[in-house]
Amino acid sequence: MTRDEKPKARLPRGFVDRHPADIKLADEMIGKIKQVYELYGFEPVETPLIEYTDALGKFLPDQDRPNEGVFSLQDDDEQWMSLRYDLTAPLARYVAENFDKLPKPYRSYRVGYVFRNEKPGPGRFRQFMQFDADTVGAPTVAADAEICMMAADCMEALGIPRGQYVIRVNNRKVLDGIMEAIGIGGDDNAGRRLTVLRAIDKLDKFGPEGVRLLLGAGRMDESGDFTKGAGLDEAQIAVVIGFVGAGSVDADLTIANLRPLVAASATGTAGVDELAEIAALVRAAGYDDGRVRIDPSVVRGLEYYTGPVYEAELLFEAVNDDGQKVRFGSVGGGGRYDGLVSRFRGEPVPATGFSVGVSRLAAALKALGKVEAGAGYGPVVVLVMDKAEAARYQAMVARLRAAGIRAEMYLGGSGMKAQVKYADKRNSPCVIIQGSNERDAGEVQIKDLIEGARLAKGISSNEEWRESRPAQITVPEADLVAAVRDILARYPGA
RNA sequence: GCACUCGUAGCUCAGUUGGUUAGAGCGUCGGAUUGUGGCUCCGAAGGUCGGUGGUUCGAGUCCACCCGAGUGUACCA
Repeated sequence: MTRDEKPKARLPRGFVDRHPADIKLADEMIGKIKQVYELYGFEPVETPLIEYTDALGKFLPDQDRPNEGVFSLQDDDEQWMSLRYDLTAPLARYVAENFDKLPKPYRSYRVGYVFRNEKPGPGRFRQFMQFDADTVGAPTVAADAEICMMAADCMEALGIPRGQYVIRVNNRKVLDGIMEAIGIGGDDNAGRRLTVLRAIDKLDKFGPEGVRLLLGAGRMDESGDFTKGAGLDEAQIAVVIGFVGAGSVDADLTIANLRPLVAASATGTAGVDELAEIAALVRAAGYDDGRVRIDPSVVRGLEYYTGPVYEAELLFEAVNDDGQKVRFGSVGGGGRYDGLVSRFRGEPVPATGFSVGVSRLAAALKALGKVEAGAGYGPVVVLVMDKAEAARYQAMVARLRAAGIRAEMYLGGSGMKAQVKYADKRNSPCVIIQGSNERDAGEVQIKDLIEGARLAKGISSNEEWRESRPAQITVPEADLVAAVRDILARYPGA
């Protein structure tokens, strides 16, 4: 098969290019989150994008092939490697590999891209950025409580006002207890429990009625596609629905509601005890004012969590480009994963952590108007009026740069009009003009493009526009730097 | 994966019951303006009508299959 056609310049599905404004926003967000994590005593570590697939634990069950959800490739020695799909599994590998060197508990944070090979959707990409903090080797729920409070601090550091977000906390042991209570504990009901958990997880999407359908016979979606339910009977459904609705703004009340529901289950009771302990720690620190809340409907990650689970949710709605209301929902989450490091080692290694979805949060912050969308000003552009004088223009650029002013000489091949347009597109604050007239007089002209654009609104005739040369000054060449500095001073950030 | 909807210029879209050479607006580039962003005017570039096959004297239009996209749903470590 030959490839005589030109390749199409196109982005792979589910991936995005980032523009200067996006990069600036993400960098600022990362800086703010980093400050919070460091304030709490976490330290950075970086692991590669690729791990051996078995270290990630993503081989298909009973097969010698990686899970389809991860991007995988085979090394020249036939070993399977995969792009990381989260930052937790690589951390577990890192900790297990460096166990003796690391202080325990080990408090670490990591930021970077992760990859998921699944169908992209609005706000869902195959490459996105996460920013995690984890505590490894801390068995008590004090570590979990701390991470919840730190998550709340992150939200506020990012400019999300108190009351417009909530960190919701639940415990997998309580969920397990409920399963036991309705008689679907035990190995032979594992599949059914999964269906029930998934149904609970859909509460914010479908509401209580939708969950009720999914717990029973099943649910038909808008396109007519049918989702098979868990097949619970009315009594079982009532217990689950009651459990999901047991949450209250008052943590004591929530816990009192939960206790009788799992009274018959030792696991469930242990889970409620843990929630009570977290609630007490949260209250002692003053975070029980709506920032951190016990909520039985949080399910979160169906596989490796073993205890407390948490989710950061945005509570406000925004309007997207098409005028539709959008709820951002979950922008981060985490929980306790006591089994993940011990997978590599004989001994148990408790761990808990939290992950911020930077990419999704960035979209939310834009909608909230918390960040300006612009990419800022461009450099000062020195126009090339006379190609033979390039050295002279380059010398001006050097003077500006030596003074700490971002500047460049126009390097294209077009005429003056195109050069000014170029500077305009770069959002340059001003351009430097020196033709033969100015050169002979030992002068330069400086055109303030921002002020010029403002003045242009009052000019309608082409002659006037050209003759008046709005916002343009002439200064001795020796005063170039000082004059540019004066103009830049008018525009903060230029 | 399943279901529904949709593919015409870079973007948004027209295109008559199937009928000559497939159009418009916006954007891009050039000119009017030897050396000035905007406005205005003039001009140009840009399309295998998603692909393949079929029906027909004739297909952007009708049919089949394929590919791609969007939305919902499933999965989501």
